[in-house]
Amino acid sequence: MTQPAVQPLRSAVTRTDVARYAGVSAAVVSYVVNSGPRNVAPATAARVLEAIRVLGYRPNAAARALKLGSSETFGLILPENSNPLFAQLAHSVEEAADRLGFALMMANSDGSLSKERRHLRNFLSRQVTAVLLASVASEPDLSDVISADIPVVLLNQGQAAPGFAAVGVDLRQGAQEAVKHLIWHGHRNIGLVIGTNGTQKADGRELGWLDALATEGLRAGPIARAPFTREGGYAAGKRLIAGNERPTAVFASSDSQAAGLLRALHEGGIRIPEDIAIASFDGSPESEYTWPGLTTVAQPLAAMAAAAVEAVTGGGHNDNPTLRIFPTELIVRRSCGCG
Amino acid sequence: MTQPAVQPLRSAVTRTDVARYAGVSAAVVSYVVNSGPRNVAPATAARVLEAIRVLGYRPNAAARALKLGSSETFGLILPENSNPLFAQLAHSVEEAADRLGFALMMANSDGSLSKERRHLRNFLSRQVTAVLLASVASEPDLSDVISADIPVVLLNQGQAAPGFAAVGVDLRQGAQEAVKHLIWHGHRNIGLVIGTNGTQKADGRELGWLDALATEGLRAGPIARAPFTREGGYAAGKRLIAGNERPTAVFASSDSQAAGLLRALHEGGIRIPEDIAIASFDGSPESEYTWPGLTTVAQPLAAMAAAAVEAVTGGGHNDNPTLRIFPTELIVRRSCGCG
DNA sequence: GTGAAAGCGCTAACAT
DNA sequence: ATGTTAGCGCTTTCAC
Repeated sequence: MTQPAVQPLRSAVTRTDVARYAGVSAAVVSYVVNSGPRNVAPATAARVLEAIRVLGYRPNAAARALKLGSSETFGLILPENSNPLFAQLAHSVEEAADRLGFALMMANSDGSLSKERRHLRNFLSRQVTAVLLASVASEPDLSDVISADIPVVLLNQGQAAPGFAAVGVDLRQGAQEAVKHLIWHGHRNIGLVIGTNGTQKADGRELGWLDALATEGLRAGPIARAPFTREGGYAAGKRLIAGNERPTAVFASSDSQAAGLLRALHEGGIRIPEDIAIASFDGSPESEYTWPGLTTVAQPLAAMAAAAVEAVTGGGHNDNPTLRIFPTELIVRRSCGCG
Repeated sequence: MTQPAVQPLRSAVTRTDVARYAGVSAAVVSYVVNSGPRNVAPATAARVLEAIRVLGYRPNAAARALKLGSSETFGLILPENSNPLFAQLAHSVEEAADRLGFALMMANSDGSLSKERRHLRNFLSRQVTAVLLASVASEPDLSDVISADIPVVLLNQGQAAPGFAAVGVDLRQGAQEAVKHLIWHGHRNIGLVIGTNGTQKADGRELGWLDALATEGLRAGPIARAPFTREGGYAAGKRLIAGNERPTAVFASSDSQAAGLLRALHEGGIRIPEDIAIASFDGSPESEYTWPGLTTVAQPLAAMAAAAVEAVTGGGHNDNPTLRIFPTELIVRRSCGCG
């Protein structure tokens, strides 16, 4: 620490320093750093590169962002990054963004719409190139975004909000497949643990559950509504086993709920899958490590993240906003009675 | 979409627009927006605020960052954000940052030192105000950071790298407490599942395990070294039960490892805690939802995150870098034989 | 209490 | 192939 006490926080060495050191103009440094838009003689370029190395020059991203009107940063808003599914999604998004040289700003809405909007606004003022939003609401209010004319893509939505790109899976179809599998195991009384999406419209997973039941002429089993969390699933499980027509199988709308459900059943001395079979939704990593392992409808998060990033970088935004629906895959483990 | 095809991405309305609309100078708008450094007449301020509202003005953070030399953004580098512990940590950091009006850039090193350094450099060029680093290595190479003279704080480190602030817990002490608890249950042959930290130096948790054993005059049980993940714990568990002196209790260096261990034991038909008791480290949310619930050494992540952010904002960085060690708390559940 | 203006570091159009 | 230069939107000093 031989430096004077108060040091400007910005990196001391600027493009001008590099230019001087290399004996060229500032523009040439730009050309070299950005590999364009003009090209420079190899020898000159080499001198510049050397200067950059020696001086330890790093371009100032803030200046670049100001000039370009874009920070080459994505803003990711999640309900809750520590939820295993969203954590996985965040990881995939970070990877996809990184591959394109974008940084990722992350914020949690914690299930609050107002927090979501606050973060949205914050991101906009920070000149993020695009916003990736896993909204709390199924039809988020995006007026702020619209006025800023910034690309947005909705993550993990069964359907698009009008005028916006979205990626998601077919919740209904995936759920239906899982429930059909439970029926195939011989179950007639199949309950549902379903998350609350803050909307009047039924969740696709609830619809898929109903579809499967209807197809087989079964009547709906008991429903427990609770948050998409382990805690929610635990509470739902307690209610389900206290009810007077205990189901022999349960479909849970998230792996986290299923983990909570599992705990409730274990505590009640109920055997899985012998007494109650379980299937759930998400295909998060934890589903492989519960006991027993969860039969679950897996979402292809990495592909979805890549598509989201592509939707938002790949040229004309909002011109023809697309809804990309990805196929789910039923992963069969022991909780349903297989194996 | 009636606008021309190519629209500058930046928000159309700038401080100048606001100034014009409010009939004041640009400077006054700044004063109002930042509540300083000069004060303005209430009536004028009201006019400016009104203009801001009507025009939908949002300050351009890139310009601000350029001018100020700071983006009011923290860079957080994690080995792996979808690991439950780090996910929790990220959440706490995001919250703490948000409280101070800072945004959070997040990146994963995926256990790779070179990736860690790449992200570090990237963050620096992006003028982050500070870097919060949960390093892969126990003594990370921070020369880049040093030359940029930017505040850094090491997260989740048992000890500080010389000259840098750090927050962490006393791994050794926490582990010792957990193992003592296992001994108290009557166990004499206590195994260890320990993560690899890419260092010659023994992990504090290994030392704590040894301490507890030594105190009671017990010899070391079998050791299985594996990554700090569920997969790692699973593999370690398989090895442990295949070994010829199977322990009656195991201490795992992370909850994730314990989750994997649990699965391996369940698959082997081994009862927990009757046949093998388990205790682990971290106190992540998942520890409450395994079966049986994990007895674990909890880290106070929220407090640690707040301290990290404080260390990095609270004035003089690097002048007297502090190592803040937080106390752990043994949370007793069923996996150790309690309850 | 308010305004004018310099300049943060960079990009790219326009000179040469 | 390289140099010159005008801003990007903002903060803040200095004048009034």
